[in-house]
Amino acid sequence: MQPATEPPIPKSTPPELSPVEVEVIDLFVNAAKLLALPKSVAEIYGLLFISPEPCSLDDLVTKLRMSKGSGSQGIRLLRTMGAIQSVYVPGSRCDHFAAVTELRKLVSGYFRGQVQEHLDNGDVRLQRITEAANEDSSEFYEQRIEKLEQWYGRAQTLLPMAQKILG
Amino acid sequence: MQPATEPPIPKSTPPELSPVEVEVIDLFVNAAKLLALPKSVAEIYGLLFISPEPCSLDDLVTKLRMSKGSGSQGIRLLRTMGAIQSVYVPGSRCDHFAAVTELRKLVSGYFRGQVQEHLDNGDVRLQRITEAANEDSSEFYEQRIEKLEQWYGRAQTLLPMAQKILG
DNA sequence: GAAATTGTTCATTTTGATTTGAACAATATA
DNA sequence: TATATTGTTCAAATCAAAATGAACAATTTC
Repeated sequence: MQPATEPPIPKSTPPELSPVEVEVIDLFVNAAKLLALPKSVAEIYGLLFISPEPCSLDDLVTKLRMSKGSGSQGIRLLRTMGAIQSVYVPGSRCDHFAAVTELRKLVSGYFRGQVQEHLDNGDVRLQRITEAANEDSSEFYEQRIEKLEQWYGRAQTLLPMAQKILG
Repeated sequence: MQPATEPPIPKSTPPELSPVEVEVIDLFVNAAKLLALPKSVAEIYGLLFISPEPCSLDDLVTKLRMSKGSGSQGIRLLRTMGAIQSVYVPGSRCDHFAAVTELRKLVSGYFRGQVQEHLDNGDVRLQRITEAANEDSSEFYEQRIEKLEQWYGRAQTLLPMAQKILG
């Protein structure tokens, strides 16, 4: 039984996510797996996507029952990827955020944040592989290196094309 | 000092990876991060990619210093994705494998294995979201749902295109 | 049939990424 | 100036995905 000394403290309305919010967030959380992004980031974006009004950091972490630290870091990532933007809310001291929903912006932001770096290293890597193969050269190695260069070229072709289609 | 009872057991040549092998495997391990695939899978594919001769499970796990379990599972995944294929080696009892290097096959295999499922669920998800939104309808929700449908359509357009370009 | 080889499965362990939460800085309010 | 609010940082805890390794089944060789 409850000790009498422990009073029931409802504090304030426990902020439940609505069914729509849950479904939409779930959609983004699943997509995040494919994109190799943290779940918290997907939750934040999902909630913002389906929120008619901009949300503050505090709104987000309260509704999502997430630590302030995760919220802060998630917002930072989403901002650097250009997936959310700050919105001025008159009379409020704290920052508010809204989802960016133009597919082109989302794709190019993700690309810049997560893909670009890997492609940029491509040159350097191919260089290193070529050098290592020179020590110990063979017809076969040359073919494989050519294959890698071919792939690299294809990627360079495809990605700008994707930008166009999505933009 | 060494106890005399412990004899030095060189067993057999400790199989070192050559510099080329290391560089190539490293390339694939890095790419795997982006594709959300396990490191062991990338290691196996990388080694096969740069091996002139087909390798057995035992070859792979020995060279990569990896458990037999990981090797077995990695091979299974790569096979179901169509990224490697069995090769008959006369006189050998065990299976041997070689990397498939046609970009088109690799992409469509990855796609079937890792992406398709998410897209297929798209319909169902959109349905559920729409239903949840009907409980609690608004202009804003309708706009958002339309946006999701738009994205879904774009994905359906882009992906077959990618296949073409890469094939 | 016994022993060796090959490969799979799966309960446990490990690893590395993510999340937490408390300390802190910065700013606004009173 | 003291207090409250807002947001960041980072060491430590947590957690899920991946790797291990031992047990097992299925072959094959002797």
